[in-house]
Amino acid sequence: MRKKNQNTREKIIEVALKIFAKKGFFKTKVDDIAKAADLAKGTLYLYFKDKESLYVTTIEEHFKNAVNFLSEIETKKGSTTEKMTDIATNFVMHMKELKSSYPMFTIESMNLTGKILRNIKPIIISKLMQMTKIISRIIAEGIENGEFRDVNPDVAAFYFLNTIRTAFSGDVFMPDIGVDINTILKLFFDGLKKRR
Amino acid sequence: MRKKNQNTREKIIEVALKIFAKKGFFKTKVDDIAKAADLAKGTLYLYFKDKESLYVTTIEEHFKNAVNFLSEIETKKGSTTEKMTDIATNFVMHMKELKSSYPMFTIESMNLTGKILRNIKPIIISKLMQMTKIISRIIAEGIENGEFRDVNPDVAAFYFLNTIRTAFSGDVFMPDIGVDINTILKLFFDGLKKRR
Amino acid sequence: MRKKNQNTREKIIEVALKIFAKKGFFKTKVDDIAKAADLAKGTLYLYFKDKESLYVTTIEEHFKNAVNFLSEIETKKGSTTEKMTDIATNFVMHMKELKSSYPMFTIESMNLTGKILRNIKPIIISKLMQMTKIISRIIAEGIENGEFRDVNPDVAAFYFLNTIRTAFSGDVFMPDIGVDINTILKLFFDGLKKRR
Amino acid sequence: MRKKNQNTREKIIEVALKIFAKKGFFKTKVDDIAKAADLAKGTLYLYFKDKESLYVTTIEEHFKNAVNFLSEIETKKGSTTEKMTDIATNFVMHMKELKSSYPMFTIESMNLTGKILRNIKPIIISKLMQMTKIISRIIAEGIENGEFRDVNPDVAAFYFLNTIRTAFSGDVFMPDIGVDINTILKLFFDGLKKRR
DNA sequence: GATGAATGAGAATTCATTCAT
DNA sequence: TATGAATGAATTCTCATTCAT
Repeated sequence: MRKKNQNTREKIIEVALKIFAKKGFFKTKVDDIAKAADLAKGTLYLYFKDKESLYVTTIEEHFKNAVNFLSEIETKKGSTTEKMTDIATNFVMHMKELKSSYPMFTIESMNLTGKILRNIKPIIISKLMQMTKIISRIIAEGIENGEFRDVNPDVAAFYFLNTIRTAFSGDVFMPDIGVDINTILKLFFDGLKKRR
Repeated sequence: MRKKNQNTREKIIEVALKIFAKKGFFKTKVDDIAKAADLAKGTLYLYFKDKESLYVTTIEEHFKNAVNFLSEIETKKGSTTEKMTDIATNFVMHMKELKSSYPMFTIESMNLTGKILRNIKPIIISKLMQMTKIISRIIAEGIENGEFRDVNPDVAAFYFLNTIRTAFSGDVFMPDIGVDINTILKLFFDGLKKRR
Repeated sequence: MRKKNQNTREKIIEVALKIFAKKGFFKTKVDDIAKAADLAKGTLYLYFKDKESLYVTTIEEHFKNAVNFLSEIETKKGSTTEKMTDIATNFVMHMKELKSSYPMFTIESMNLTGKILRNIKPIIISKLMQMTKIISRIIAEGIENGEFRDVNPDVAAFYFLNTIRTAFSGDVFMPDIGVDINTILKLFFDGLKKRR
Repeated sequence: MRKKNQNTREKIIEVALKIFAKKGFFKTKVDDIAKAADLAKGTLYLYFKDKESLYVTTIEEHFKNAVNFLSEIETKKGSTTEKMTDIATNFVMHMKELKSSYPMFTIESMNLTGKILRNIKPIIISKLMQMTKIISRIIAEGIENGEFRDVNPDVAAFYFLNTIRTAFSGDVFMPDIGVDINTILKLFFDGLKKRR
């Protein structure tokens, strides 16, 4: 499928990401995407087998970007805490742009039945695992250099991703509470309990 | 609508909750619910105006149960940490039974457009706020009695709910990582950072 | 079917006439009639085989009343013109009460297909014929006594019924034009053309 | 909605007119129209928002034709009586082709409740008013040139339209009586009463 | 490659009718 | 007789997908 006009293909994915993120898989009509991409409906089918396949590609691309970003951060200088703060800030920013925590939320709609999400599940799991693993390495580094306690770095990494999501969804859905990324990160790093 | 045979009504809600939780709003067919409840399709419409209204009722009932449970815990004896552990354990258990973090996840599909979710959003927000507030009082109690640090109890409560969800979704979707509720709770209570 | 509780039966017909007249056959729900008659839906089916049969009975009753009224007028004293004015005035009054020219209008929805109206057609035709015939005799009387021109009395009678309907529908649907029964009757009696 | 293939659109309207006229709004199934137009059901929805909207369009088109025809007649040469006879003859002919006095009859099903006919009512009233007004001008002309008596031309025009309908419905529904357009027109022009 | 009109399977909803109580 | 909960056939409408141009 990676043929034909590469620009058109990218345009479709770009536009599809926004719309899928905003409206979800079912409420998004193929025609919505076609119109937003300034193409005829039929044209999408020259680039993607069907709606589901477009959805999957869209998610894959999005995760690819996230993984790339994480890899970059990993190799940067700075304290581990700084790196993680960087990641969190950046991810929340992206979610706000997209007005959706889209791919992360997707993980939980994954237990949907039907052909569609049966195919997506392994893809998302694998991508999420990649992300988790990079963050896990960062955390392991933090444990080694004495910044962090000696915890299971994989679990902490997964929890970290959900912490980021919490910051986003709190901000968007419960603005009255005053959730923001720094407050949440402080809870993540320092914990709720008083230290003796 | 609260008329006719109350048992039938309850049966429908019970069955609908399971199916909606499993398949989501769109993949769930009215007929699926009817069949599972051993009723004709048309019967559902004697009790609920439409599919959406059944969905909303289902979510409301579910939240009502959650709020009731929290209220019970709030008045129990025991340390604040124990209460919160109780809550987390119980919620994860329920999610596993349902094979879905359903109501919590719903908050994020809320930015869907369309009449349907426009109506649901305020309902969920309000229910989630109720839950947050109860937990917030518990946390405030913990701050007062010196168990917890002096944090914004509302934010901590919201974060706590998401922490619970993390435990569930990690267990279900990324079993290889070894996420479990106790590990996650330890991170929540103690934080990632080393104490000096 | 003329058994069971005669009062209940009559109550149903009375109520059904009003609702059918107002909303037509299709928009009228069996439940509307049941509720208006203060009965359970199922009860109607003890008195009438089905909705259609209730409809037919309703129309028959209505025509029966009309025919009775015409017969009464026929035997009264007075000029033929007076009798006809009486009829017109009375019919328009009834139509306004009912807010519908119901049975007369029905004649034209009669070419509807389907089991329902296949059965009704001959009934209405026959009832309408009865009405036409009575009026025809009145007109024949008028011809004989020199009040009216020597026209086909059947045709004039049928035209007269439609003239009455015109007065009603003009009044109701085009009030700005100023149609009223007397103006229309004058046209009916005197014609449009100038007399030489 | 006036886009896509204009021929298809016209085909649908043409076919829909016939079927709606024959069976009425409720007995007409969308699928009937689709099949008669040799199209798939879904195709109709590319051209019309819903069944009701197709119905309204159909009626509008039909009235438009009638108004056009009247306008043509209005400007023709000839006595006023001739013009009106022309109109009557032509309209009856069309009704017979359609086997329905459809649009005129519609005015009386207008007191139906429900969204559907609420929308149609003003449209029909307005179209019927247009027709009435043209005929009214013709009649006024007849009054001026001494052919007609000095009557309210609007009322006479409305009555004239109903006179035409009478000729049609008498012919179709009560063939035994011997109603025909010329007999009825003679009654309309000369009136029932003997002239002294 | 691109188009967009046409398709038709699939879903929600309605409501006349039945029947156990 | 009377009830009204339950039924399910029938109908409208949607939209992913196809295909002739």
